[in-house]
Amino acid sequence: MSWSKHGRGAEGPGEPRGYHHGNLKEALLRAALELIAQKGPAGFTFAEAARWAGVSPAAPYRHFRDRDELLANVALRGFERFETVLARAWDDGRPEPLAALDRLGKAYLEFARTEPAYYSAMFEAGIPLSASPELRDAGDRAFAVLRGAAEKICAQMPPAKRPPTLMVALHIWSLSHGIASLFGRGDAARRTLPMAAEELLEAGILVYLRGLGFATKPG
Amino acid sequence: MSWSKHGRGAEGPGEPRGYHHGNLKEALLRAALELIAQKGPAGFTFAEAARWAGVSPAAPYRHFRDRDELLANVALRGFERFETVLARAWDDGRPEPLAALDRLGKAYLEFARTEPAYYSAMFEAGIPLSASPELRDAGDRAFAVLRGAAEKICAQMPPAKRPPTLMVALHIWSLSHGIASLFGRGDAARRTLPMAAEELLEAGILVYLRGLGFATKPG
DNA sequence: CAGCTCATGTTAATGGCTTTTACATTAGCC
DNA sequence: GGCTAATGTAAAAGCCATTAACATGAGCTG
Repeated sequence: MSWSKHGRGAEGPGEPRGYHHGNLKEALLRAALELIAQKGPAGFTFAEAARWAGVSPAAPYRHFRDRDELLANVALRGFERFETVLARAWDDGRPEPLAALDRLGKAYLEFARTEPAYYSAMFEAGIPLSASPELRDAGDRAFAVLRGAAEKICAQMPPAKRPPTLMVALHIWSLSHGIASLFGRGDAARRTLPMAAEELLEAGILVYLRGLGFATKPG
Repeated sequence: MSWSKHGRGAEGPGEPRGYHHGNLKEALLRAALELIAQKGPAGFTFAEAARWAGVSPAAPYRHFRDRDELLANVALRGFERFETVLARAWDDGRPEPLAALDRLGKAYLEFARTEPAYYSAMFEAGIPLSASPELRDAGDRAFAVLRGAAEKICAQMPPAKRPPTLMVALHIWSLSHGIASLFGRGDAARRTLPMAAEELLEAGILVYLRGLGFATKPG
C-alpha cells in the first residue's frame, strides 16, 4: 500500500495528508505536465500521475472521465498560458507594430521551447478538437492574438494594397508553427539547424512582409 | 488459440497459412499503417497488428525489437514515399520552376492529407530521430528535394540579390509543414479553414518569393 | 453539536498490452 | 535425409485503464 510520493513533486515531497487529498485535480494536472515533459504525451500514464500525486490509481477518475480528458485539460491550460504569453509579447503593437511582431514570433518559439509539454499536448497529442468546445475556444483565443497583430500590421499599409488580414495571420501562424514543430526544441527527436530558430522565423516574416508590400525599415 | 483474422486486411481476409507466415514483416508494416490511420499513432498497438496479421502476439518480436521500432519503420517508409512523391511533383523544375514549385507545395499537402498515417508517424509520433540514422537520412533525402527546388528558384535571381538557398528551403518547408499540421486534414481533430489549404500555401509562397525579389508573373 | 449526504478516496477485480523465456516447427542448405 | 537457424507459439510477469463496491470525512442543516 502506501501510495508513497516519488522523489520529487511540483509540490514538496512528503507532505502527509489524510484520506482526502484536498487539491487532487490540480496535483494531477501538474503531474501530467511533468510526466509529458519527461516522456512525451504517449509515455504519460494515468496511473503514474496518480502515484505522483500520492493517491490510488482509481482516484483520478473522480476528476477526469479518463486519461484523454486529463490530457485535454493540460492542452486547455496550455492554450490559456499560450494566449497570455503571446498577448504580453505583442503588447498591442507597442511601441511599433513591426518590433512587436518580432517579439511575438520569438515568444511563440520560446513557448514551444520552454513548455514542450504544453506544446505537445496542444498540438501533437492528437486530441480531437471536436471533443471539447472549450479547448477549441481556448485555441481560437490564442490565435486571436496573432489575428490582432496581423490586423495592425495590415492597417499600416495603404488600403489599396492591403491584403486580407486573416490570410496574413494564418501565414504567420503556419510559419511559426512549422518552425517550432520541426526545429523548435533542442530535442534529440528533432532536427537541428545551422541557425537559431528565432533568426529563421524573423527572416521569414520579414521577407513575407516585404512580399506584401510592407515597407520595412532598412536592416 | 486461433489468431483469426479481423474482418478485413490490406491483404485478402482469410488466406490460410501454415506455421510460418511467409511475409510477416511486410504484413505488420501494412497492419500498422492501417491501424495508425484509424486510431492515430498512439492508439496503435503491437498486439493488434499481430492479430491483424494472423499471428501470435509474440511473433512480431522476431522482426522488430519493439513497438517503437515498428513505428520507426513505418516512418522510414513514409519518408521514402514522401521523397518519391515530392520529387515527382518537382520534376526538376520542369517546365518552369515557379509552376513546379507550386506543384511541389500541393504534393506536400496532398501527401499529408491522403497518407495521414505516414505523416503522423513521420512527424507526430515522437520517434527519437537520434535512434535511427536511416530514419534521419530518409528525412534528409526528402528535404533535399525541397532544397533542390529552392536552389533552382534562387538561381533564377540575379546573383547580387540571391538569398541563401538553405534558408529559402527551410522557410518553404516550415510554411508547408505548418499548414499541413494545423489544417492539413479534414480531421475532426484539426481546425478548419475558410479556404483550401492549397490556396493558403500557394499564396504564402508567392508572397514570400515576391519578398525575396523574385519576379513572379502577374496573377 | 448530531446527523445526513455527497464528494472524494480506496480496494479489488477484469481485461488488454508489452515483453521475455522456453519450446515447436519448418525452410533452406549440405 | 538431416542439420541449423529463422520464424512461430505458449505461458507468464508486470503494468495500465477502467469499473464497481465500499470507506471516509467535509460541510451543511437543524
